[in-house]
Amino acid sequence: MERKVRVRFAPSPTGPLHIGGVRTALYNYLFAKKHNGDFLLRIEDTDQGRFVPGAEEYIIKSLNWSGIIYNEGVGKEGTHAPYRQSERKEIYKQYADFLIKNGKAYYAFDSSEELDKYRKDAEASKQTFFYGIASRMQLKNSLVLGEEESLKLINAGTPYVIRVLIPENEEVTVNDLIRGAVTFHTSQLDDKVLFKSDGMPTYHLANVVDDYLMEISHVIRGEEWLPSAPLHVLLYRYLGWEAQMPEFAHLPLLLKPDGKGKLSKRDGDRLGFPVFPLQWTDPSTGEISSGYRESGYLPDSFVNMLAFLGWNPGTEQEIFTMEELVDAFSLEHVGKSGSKFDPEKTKWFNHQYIQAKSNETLLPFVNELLAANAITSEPEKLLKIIELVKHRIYLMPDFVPQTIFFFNAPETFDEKAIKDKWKPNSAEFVADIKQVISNVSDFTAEILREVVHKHIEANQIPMGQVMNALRICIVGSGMGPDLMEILALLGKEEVLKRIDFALCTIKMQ
RNA sequence: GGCCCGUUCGUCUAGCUGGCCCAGGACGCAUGGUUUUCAUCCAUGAAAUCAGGGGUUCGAAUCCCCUACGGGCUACCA
Repeated sequence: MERKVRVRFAPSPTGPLHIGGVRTALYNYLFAKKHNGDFLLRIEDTDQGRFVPGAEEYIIKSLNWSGIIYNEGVGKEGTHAPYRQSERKEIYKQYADFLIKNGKAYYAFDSSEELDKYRKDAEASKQTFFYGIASRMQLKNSLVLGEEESLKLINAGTPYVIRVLIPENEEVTVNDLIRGAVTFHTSQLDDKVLFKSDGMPTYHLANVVDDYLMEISHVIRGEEWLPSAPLHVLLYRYLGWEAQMPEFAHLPLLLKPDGKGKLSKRDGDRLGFPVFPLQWTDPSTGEISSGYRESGYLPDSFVNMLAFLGWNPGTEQEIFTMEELVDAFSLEHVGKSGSKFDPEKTKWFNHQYIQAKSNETLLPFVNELLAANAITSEPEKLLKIIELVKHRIYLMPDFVPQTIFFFNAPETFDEKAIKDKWKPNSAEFVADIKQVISNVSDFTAEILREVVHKHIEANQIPMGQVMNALRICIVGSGMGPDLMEILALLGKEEVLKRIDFALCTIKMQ
């Protein structure tokens, strides 16, 4: 069967896209690219009540940042436009009507209040209300009212919905690319609403119609859709599209790092890691949720990490570029069980990526970070500093504490460092070193190293102690890269100044 | 409650057609080494009786059944 691969990511703009959604988009993208197919973005905004301003824009921005680029869809109108379901409103009604005409759907007039009451009553007696085979003949719909009566009600302006007529006593099998054949009995399916009283289709109808019209070949979506997959299969059948029905793949869910349940927005706040690709400000409450980008993750590391949540290449390679992911991706290697999200490993991925980046690539980011701390620097110097510290960085903002002492002289000195490393004769050692250093004219790391080592050897003083003490004076604490490199970068004048300041300040502390 | 899906180190997972697995890799953790410090890096190690119990088989993490546990769905939400 030579069918062109066309997949879609179809979020609804009810809020920011969380990482589970990004992963779904990613798998769709990888699958499409792998098979030289199309990847489309469709916005499923059929629920007007839940529409959140800015969400659609956020989704698009997030995908762009992640490098998950769709080649057809909202904002990139192709041959199947429009791609926003609210703009395709007129399309759906005719299919609902078609189903009614063919006896596969019917009008229902029960109000939400009435249905709520049925549900409550059922719950009270520990049962579940089910609009379907067993109950539909006792309810208010065209099945019991008859066509004539129903049309009269509709013409009189009575609100109505259209529901599918689930067939009795049948088995419906969904062939899932990840789970194999999954069979449902129609007695377990209810007569889902296909068309709402506000004139909009529900997900089920819109989804099937659009996937058919847009010639989607594979539906790759979250596992939460598996229970409604038989309904979708039935719909393809009823609409006469069974031959064009896409293949299904239901992805396992992303779970909370601790405890149980699927990952939610709350977990991020609670455990201190972002659940959204980009920072998001809730338009109604003003509440801000952190994003991977703003927290200092690189997009390719973010994508690499996401790819590995539920998929593996079957080899021991873990670091993949997007191109390599495309090449290695296959649905067969997607796991069946949900994955707990691991913030620690996410950091590790980022660390790997930062180390692999060239200093030039990192430069603009570091520049921006430092600018936010009122520091400006010549690129040449900054490039050297980046080279010195980048292997110590896990998140981009780490660059600030790791580089700030190159620009700002310490004003205070880390108490713990002094307690551990500052000995009674440290001041004397440092003063001697200062003397030695001040005579160096070619202030490079190599020369300094040579001179200092020579001095230490000649005077038989403990190297560790001297270096530690000097570091405290220069950096203000016991951390940082090679001291001689730091000295060279700071320059003689600054170094001598810092030593003088440290010597009199530490004495007073 | 009903239906469906799942269950290998703390976590992500390899293991797909049974023997090469008294289970491999990675994160994290521990120890040691490198280093003038903190990190990095390197090495080593602890860590899963393959959810439990029954089968099938010469042989099962791998096949079958049951149980337990976890998850999803059960809206005029997607």
